Amino acid sequence: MRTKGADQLALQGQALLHLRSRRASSRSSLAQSLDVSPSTAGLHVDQLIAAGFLDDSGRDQGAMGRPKRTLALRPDAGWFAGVELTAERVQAIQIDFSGNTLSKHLDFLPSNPTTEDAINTVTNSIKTLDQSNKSPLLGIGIGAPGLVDPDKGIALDHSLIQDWSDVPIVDRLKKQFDAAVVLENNLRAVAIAERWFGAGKDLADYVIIGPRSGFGIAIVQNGRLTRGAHHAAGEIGRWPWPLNGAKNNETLEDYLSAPAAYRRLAGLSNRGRLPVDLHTALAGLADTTGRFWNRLVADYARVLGLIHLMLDAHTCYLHGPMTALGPRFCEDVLATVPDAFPNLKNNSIRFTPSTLGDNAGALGAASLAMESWIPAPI
Amino acid sequence: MRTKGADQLALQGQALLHLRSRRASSRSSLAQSLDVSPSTAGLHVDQLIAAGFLDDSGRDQGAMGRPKRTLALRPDAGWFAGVELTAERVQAIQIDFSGNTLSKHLDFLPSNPTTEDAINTVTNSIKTLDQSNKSPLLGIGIGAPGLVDPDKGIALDHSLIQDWSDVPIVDRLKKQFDAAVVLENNLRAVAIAERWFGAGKDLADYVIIGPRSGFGIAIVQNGRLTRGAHHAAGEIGRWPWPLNGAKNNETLEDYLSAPAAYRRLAGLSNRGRLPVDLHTALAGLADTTGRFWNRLVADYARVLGLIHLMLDAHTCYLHGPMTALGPRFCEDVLATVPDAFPNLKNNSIRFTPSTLGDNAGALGAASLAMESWIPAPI
DNA sequence: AGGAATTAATTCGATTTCGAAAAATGTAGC
DNA sequence: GCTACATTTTTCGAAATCGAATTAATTCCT
Repeated sequence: MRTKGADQLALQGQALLHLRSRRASSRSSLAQSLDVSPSTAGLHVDQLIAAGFLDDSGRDQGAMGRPKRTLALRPDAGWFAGVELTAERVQAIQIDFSGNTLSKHLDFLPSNPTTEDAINTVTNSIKTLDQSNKSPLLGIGIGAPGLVDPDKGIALDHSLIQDWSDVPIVDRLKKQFDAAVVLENNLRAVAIAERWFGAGKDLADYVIIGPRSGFGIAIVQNGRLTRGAHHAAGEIGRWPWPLNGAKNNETLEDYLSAPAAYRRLAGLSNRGRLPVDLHTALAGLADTTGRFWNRLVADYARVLGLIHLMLDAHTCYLHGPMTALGPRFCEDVLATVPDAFPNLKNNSIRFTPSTLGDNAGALGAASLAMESWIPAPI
Repeated sequence: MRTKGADQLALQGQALLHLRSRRASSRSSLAQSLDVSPSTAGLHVDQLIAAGFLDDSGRDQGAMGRPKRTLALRPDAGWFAGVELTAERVQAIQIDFSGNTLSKHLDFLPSNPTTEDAINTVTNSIKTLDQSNKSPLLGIGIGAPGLVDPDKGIALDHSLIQDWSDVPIVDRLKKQFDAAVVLENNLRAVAIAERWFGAGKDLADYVIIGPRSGFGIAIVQNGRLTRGAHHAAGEIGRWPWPLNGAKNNETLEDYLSAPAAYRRLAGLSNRGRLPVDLHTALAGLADTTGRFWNRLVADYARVLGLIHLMLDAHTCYLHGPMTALGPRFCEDVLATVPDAFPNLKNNSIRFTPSTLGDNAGALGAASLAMESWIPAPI
């Protein structure tokens, strides 16, 4: 056969993406979803089966009529690597062709890490994932902290890794691995994980609130990530705090980041010593009541209300260590919103801890690799 | 010829849109821009010429080679109506097929208007525009205040017009006119006007700040309007103000709307009498200096900084009566941003009065009609 | 003036997609 | 078992698009 055109391959990629998200699908329902004729859908499905990506052995008998030949992705067709890099650690995940998690890997960076430390650890973690699999590596997704330029594949800036500035991380990894490499900001990668594996599956407009050592949000509007003109959308951790009359250049993340929240709940000072495992430490404070808890909740309620009025998201998902505080935290925050926003009907606001765990960033990075992959020309 | 398929007509519509935005274009450059082959582009251009929408008589000789046959829209092929409705008045504009303004019309609503008042005035204003033209009316765009559902063509809610709730304004107008009707929120229509006729021509990420009797922003990200999950994105006029510790449920629009700004600059109380022509009155205060001016500027700077960190827009455009304060207002606001955001490099923020005048809403509504129009099947 | 170089537009056979009809594969009722 | 019906899948001629080659229109160079 002649080499196939780019359009056809993109269509086949779309078909595979659709099959990953929907339970059971057939040639006819695929045709409807992708807005192509039944004949075209059938043709491409046959090609994907011949290429080993799909299996149509399943049957789905509806109420009447000829049963569907249900299409299933063949998990062994290949796998994707997802890596989330932060200044502290590297989390890697391996998902198979149908999106199931195969294995995970966790590595820690040395304190005050250099750019080479970071890249080497990322490289090694992918190699570790590779050892456990026979099928081919199809793509690598990287979630990196700070500002990133996904189009150019360059990590632009992050203060907590030495010399982490204009790092051409995609090119560096392409030299090491025979696979496509995609890059995204780690919190925005979480937003993609929420789309594929979380509760935000069918949402077009949602927000990820991801307090960690800093405080940022990832915004999805019209089903697409909002990046902004300089890749810096969602950097509200740099809002002054309190919003009117901040002292000493203090910002929102000095009050609402995960370490700050821990110190406030534990009654420690700004310089108070942090526990090694912030997640567990916060979990220990989950059932707190009293002044400290209420003040933190009130601050979060204020931010949530401001975000809601600005963006009108369907749901805001809380991610990261703060989820250790349990669902009560989000419930209390929601209940407190009307205190600061009296004229706001809070029944349209949703704020809930993500059901995805600590791997959301790595999982999202892998999802991005999965999203951007298309079959190779024959 | 057989009736043409929807895809072809959409492609021809896209071609016309592209020709409206670019100066001179040829079959070959159109093929590149629309990502189709030269032969397909040529075919459709020929059809559009035959249908009377295009003219290829122009020539454009480059440095070398065969000269381009430049394509120009035929202004007489039809026209679009754009209407901006507010609780006070109805502004209508007529643009020809190539996007040039042909005529304008202004009508005032009675005080405390009803929904029927509003719809009748809109209808009459379009009929008035119609009288001055021989070519066919191709589409109508409506910019309506408050929440609107563009997909269903329903104006959902606005407090300043009696019974303005779930108004099926698109259906109402379709019964009166033989043309397609599109609906959008009026401030979001302004954002579209900025794309077609303003400085934001090539921007994918920008924000319209439109203080009027209320205070809202229109957000464009990835080249698309951000509407939110309930059509309520950008409603930051309902932010409490001051942001921490607002008294008496006061909101941002109580301080930063156009009437509020006038009162503050003029040293009047919250109930101070408003001038009939707010625009002119504000223009008279343009060269003010002193405490009142500085406080207003500081408040705007705070809002601008918060928007900037959240959305990372390339540019924020000021629209509406506040532009009467002149470019100095925006300049002063920009210069004041670092006072509240010390760690923010203000060289990446842009804030400038729109070059579009008072008709921006109507012009944007007409642009929306223009954007959504496609040739009729043959 | 004439030929080489350059860019635009068109031609035409091959490829891809469409769309309606036909075939396939089941259930429901008698 | 047989017929009617419902639904999915495949078939096949028509329509649309592509892509490489050809033709067209101009400038540059000698």
